Amino acid sequence: MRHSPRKLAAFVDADRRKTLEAKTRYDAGEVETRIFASWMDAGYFHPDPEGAPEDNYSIAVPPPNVTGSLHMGHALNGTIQDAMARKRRMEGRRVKWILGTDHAGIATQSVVEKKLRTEEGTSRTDLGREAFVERVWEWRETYGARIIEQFKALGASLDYSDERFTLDDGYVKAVYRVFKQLFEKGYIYRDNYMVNWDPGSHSAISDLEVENREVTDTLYSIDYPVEGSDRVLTVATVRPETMLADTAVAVNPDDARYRDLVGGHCELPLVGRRLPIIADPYVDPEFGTGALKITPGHDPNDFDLGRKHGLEEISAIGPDGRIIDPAPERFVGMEAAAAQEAVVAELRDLGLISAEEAYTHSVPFSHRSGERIEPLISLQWFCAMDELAKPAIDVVRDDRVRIHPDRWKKVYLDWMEGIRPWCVSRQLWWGHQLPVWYCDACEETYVAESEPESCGACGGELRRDPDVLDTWFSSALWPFATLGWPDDTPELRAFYPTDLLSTARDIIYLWVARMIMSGLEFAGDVPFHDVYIHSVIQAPDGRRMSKSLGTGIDPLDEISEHGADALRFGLLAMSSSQDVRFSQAKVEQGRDLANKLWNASRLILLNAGDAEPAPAGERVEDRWILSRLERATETIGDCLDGYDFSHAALELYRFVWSELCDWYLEIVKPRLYEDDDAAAANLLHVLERTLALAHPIMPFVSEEIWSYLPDREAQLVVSAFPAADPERVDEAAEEEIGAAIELTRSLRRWRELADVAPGKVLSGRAGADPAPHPLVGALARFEFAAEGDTGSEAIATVGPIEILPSDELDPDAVEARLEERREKLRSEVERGERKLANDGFVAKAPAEVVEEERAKLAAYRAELEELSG
RNA sequence: GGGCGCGUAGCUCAGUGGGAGAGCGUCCGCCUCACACGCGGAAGGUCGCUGGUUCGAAACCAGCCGCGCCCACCA
Repeated sequence: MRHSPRKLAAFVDADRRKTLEAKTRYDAGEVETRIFASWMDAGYFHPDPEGAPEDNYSIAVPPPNVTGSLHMGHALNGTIQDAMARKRRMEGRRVKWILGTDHAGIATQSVVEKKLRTEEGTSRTDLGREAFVERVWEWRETYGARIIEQFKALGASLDYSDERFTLDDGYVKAVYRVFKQLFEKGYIYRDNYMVNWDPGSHSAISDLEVENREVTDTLYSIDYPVEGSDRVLTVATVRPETMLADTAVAVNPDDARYRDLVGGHCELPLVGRRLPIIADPYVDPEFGTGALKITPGHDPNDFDLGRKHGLEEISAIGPDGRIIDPAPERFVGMEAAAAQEAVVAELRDLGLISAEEAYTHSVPFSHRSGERIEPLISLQWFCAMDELAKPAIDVVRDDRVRIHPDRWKKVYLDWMEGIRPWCVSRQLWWGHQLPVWYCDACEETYVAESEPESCGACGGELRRDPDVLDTWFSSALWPFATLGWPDDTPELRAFYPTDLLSTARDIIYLWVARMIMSGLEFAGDVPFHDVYIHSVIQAPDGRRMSKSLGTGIDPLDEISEHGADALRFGLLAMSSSQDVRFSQAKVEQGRDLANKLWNASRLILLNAGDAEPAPAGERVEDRWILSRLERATETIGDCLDGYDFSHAALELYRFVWSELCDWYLEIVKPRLYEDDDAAAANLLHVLERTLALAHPIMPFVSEEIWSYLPDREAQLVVSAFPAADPERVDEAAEEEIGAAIELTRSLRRWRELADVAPGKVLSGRAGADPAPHPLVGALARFEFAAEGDTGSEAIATVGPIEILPSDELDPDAVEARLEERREKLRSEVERGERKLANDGFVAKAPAEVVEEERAKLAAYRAELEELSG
């Protein structure tokens, strides 16, 4: 800096001044670790549990899996929640952002099993249950905290001093209490029912953990001989091996082809079983032959049909995917795929396969293991959902729980209204083992929160159910179990219901819906007032971001390269709709903004002298920036409150970059150099407010700069977020400076087009009315002729300014510039005339619009007149 | 089969009834004493297609085309 420095600012000591002078670039890496440590040391993120919920603010973080590490979705959601938590904290609420992790049953068990297999060549069955679970706990101790450290790198203001885990003692207590109460209400029951069997994890899974994929199979047509006739019923199937468990053939009751056969029987080839021929409207007579083989043991639809018609349920395929006993002995023990080949071969030999064709259809696969689901009948625990769903539907319907964006409300309601029983038992070892004991002697069942001594009925020995609960059963209790429920804790009283749940759309059913149901049933209130469904960040090419596709981008790489503030800004700025592509450019924009703030602050702080921050509207430009700051304050505050994060971020950028730096700093700089205290005070005030506005989005850089400001009572993280105050808008100042900015732009453009050499000053004469603002001269590098100079003829006008002839102007360039302007004016005049000649427009458009159009036309005509004359 | 989202400048996206915008990229000019992660200027778009409503449509309505996602029991 070449201008002579002012006296040392009272609030910047010599060392810090050197830092400011030396660092022309903001160094995020150095700042972020230091600042985060200062927040942690001060304990700002742990609120005492005081007061009523409405005075507090709480968010329960969607608990990451202990297998997890931070991915882009976590980074976005973490940023969103943190922005809200920080804003509310700055508004004076006691903010608790509840931290914890999820044991993630199948996912974690799979990871540890894989580790055992690859590193030790052993398996969970080798170890046995107790030892295996011990190993999973060890694994969790080693790797479970990784993602929490990563949240810190992002700047997340979670309550790190109070971390929960879904398998902690207190949490387990909550899970057992809920299970027992649901059992006692009769909602939880045990039943032999069709389930989605996942051969990969050797467990039943819920409907929601199934994903359908398009698969091309062979569709076999098989002839079943009709008893007492030489006719056959031809049925079609992509899984011929399931015929071994067929117990009927169904046709449509209105199907004339088969009406006479209904009530009769046909013979199941290879097995010899007599199959009743039944009629049901479910059968589509248009599809295939109109005859449908019914396999209640291995097809969900057939299962329903079977129960409806009281058909026999036969299982021919076991949980290990092999053919089992009731099937003919020669098939028993075969893998299903091998059995399929064998069955087809035998049928072919018998001449019973009448057609084979390729058939593409959707097939269920396990979301977790990726293996094809084997539908089979199994003895499992279920939870009836209808009664639980009713109040959960009501609270969303009447907005006691608001879902944003609101289109997800319909998605939620549609699903809830068609809700089906939930299979809650899993044949795993890692999780909450069912609190269920059986007496083998008298077949009594006990559900209890702690293990009963012996059978109350016969005194016999009890055997605990080996299954564990679906991981989502415990997740469903997250907002209150983390606060100490079922005990009546101060935390529960202070922070339940929570305020916000921010999450991804793919777990609206799995998690959000179940939390609402369980919150209402057990904690006596909604679990949260607002649900925000955030964007899904796709890879830059529009594909899914995933490790296996190689399309993943690691948020930690972005943080180490550009800073957490940059990533936070970028993610918020890009997250405008349901799906958005990751934009490296937005992250860089965030990095640039942090740097811009840093450098603007250097300019201000190094030249502010002893000034104290104060909104000193001494000159019109000072009042202008205060007014513009007020607009930004309103917009950013409203956007954040309305969960419109991309506009909040982009508005911050626009205000800081365009208005504060490009215009106000350039305007006020000369005064700053001349030790103008009013200018310095105003700048400090604007800077202070701007940092506070930025803090929820970019907490690190704002906190760092804040530390250089005078008279701070506290760190920014616990200082006030600016409240909007429409009184601070100054329309007159906005108009005056707005006009000066427009004029400056026109002059700069004119210079450029008229080919005025850089560094040369253009000169001209100011018209009297309206007089150009004095600032224009400096901003546009334009020199106004002396008062008395009326001698030369103007060669052009730019607004109220007459350009005078000068050696600096290339005459050809000037003429080209003038002709371009005339051309523009002619088209504008033509457009205005055409519009005003339209009677419909003049008659029906609002008077103001018509008047505006007339005024514009008049102005364009006048300028054209002048330039042509 | 039903539903949702998206289709606007080379790229990523704003813009919900009155003259097409931003960031990045490109081109021109600048190391101007906060910042080259910078400053000034410019070029660049029949707003997916076809109809309709309206004085006026990128925006509202209908239909189509394309991309993505969700739900659904047609063997």
